[in-house]
Amino acid sequence: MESNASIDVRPQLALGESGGQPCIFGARDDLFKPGDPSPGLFLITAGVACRYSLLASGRRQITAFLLPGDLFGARVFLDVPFDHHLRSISVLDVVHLKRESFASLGAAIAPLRQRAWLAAAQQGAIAREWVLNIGQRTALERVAHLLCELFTRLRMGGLAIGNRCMLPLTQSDLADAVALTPVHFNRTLMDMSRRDWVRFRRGVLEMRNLRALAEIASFDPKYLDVPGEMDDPKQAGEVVTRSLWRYYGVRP
Amino acid sequence: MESNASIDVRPQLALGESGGQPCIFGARDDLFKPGDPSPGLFLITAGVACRYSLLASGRRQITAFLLPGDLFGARVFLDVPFDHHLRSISVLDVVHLKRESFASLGAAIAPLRQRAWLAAAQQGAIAREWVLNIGQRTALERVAHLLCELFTRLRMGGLAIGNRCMLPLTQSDLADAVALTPVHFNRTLMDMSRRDWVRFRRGVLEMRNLRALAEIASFDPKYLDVPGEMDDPKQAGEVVTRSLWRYYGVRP
DNA sequence: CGAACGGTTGACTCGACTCAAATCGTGTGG
DNA sequence: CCACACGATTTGAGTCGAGTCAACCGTTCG
Repeated sequence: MESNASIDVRPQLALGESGGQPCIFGARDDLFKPGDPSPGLFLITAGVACRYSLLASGRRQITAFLLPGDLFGARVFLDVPFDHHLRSISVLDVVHLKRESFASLGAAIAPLRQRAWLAAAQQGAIAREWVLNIGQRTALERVAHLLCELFTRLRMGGLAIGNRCMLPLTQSDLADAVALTPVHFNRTLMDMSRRDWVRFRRGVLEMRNLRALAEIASFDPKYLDVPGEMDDPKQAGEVVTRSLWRYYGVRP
Repeated sequence: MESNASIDVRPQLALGESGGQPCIFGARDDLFKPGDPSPGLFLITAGVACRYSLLASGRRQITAFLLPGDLFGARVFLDVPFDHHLRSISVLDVVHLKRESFASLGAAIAPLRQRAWLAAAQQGAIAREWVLNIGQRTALERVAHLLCELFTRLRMGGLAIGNRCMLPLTQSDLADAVALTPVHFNRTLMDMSRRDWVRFRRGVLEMRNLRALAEIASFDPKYLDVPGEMDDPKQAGEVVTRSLWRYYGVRP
């Protein structure tokens, strides 16, 4: 079969070298809403964003969290507008490659396009896992599974320090992702805290008993494995640095 | 931006001309299970398949239905094994393009690869919609939404006749897709039947009040729109013919 | 005929939701 | 510096939608 060797696995570099523009969005800012065309590719370098949909009842479902290292906007290649909202949760640093600049890149967009499909494939796998999670698991299992996923993804990106990571989300955000009310999410989290499995305070997640959490959630990280997702250590370090700087408000 | 004009929008032809092999699977046959590598690309020409996952508790969640015209197996391009089960529900006619034959195709796989990403993108959008559906809607809304989706997808593929379509699924299959127990799914379907909104008997779905169903489910088909998904009428006709022949057991 | 499976219905249970209120933390204006 | 406002979190009490368990019906098929 055809080799994947030609795929550039370092989107940071690829987007930067291809003329991507670093830019910043404020917290809780709707970047796109349904009907908006995608203006290009975005790579998150620091912060957290989400995809969400609203129902007439006013209820919100978050359908994806986008973390540092994640790529979004692949719809630009399909000429299909967004069918959901895309919003920053924390302050968000991205690198933006405008669709207008695609033409001038010529054949050089091929690896970027490939990289975007890869990201879309991983996000599709995560969405299917969320269907399973929300559909079949109890509140305790659901919350444990989400925390395992987020922690694992952040760790894969080099964003965990030991069993802790920055996670600038509110309990309401997390509740909307696992389809629980904030009240019941809190009860569930309290339950897990009392068992000393996790601690989640002021945007810092501490996985105090990852084994127990993964066990109860039947968390199997295989669905997160997409080759080419890992960045090289130097890159990852850069992301960590920027993230910490952003989250703490201090340049370390 | 780069034009999509070079993308082959007729996978039937593309797969056939590229040396795809027509083949048939029996009903309720597991084609792949977690850990299996993808042996290539598949296009469904007749019948229904699904993706599903099992939990230790024995509960099953269907995460996708694959209908005639749908493409699967794009993982072959990622070198990532399946993380879920893929199973035929009815008898399934597919065209299979083996991964071994990719090399000999040279640059000719490019449009196929593109087509596979497109299909994956649509399936990702559907998965996100299912997260919303299962997470936030009541049983009645959920069932209505699923039926609207399936009917719309079949109609887009030319597989509906008026307000009816063949849908060779059991209530248990549908229940596993919307994360309801078969018992409660049945109650819900009975409720909708009594209102004369749908009729679903022996694999035939009749949407007797599509407006009411779409209304209660807040069904908006935009998420199904992916350019290049529509086949030309001749192709669609061929699919219809084969599907009917298969479902009815008669060559019309 | 009888087994097996899908579908239908009833009675009861329970997990998560709703409504409501109290607490905590942080930022802000006086 | 303190008083206050606001958002986020925490807890209590009562309700309800969907699950569970169980029985029964109707077809199909060996």
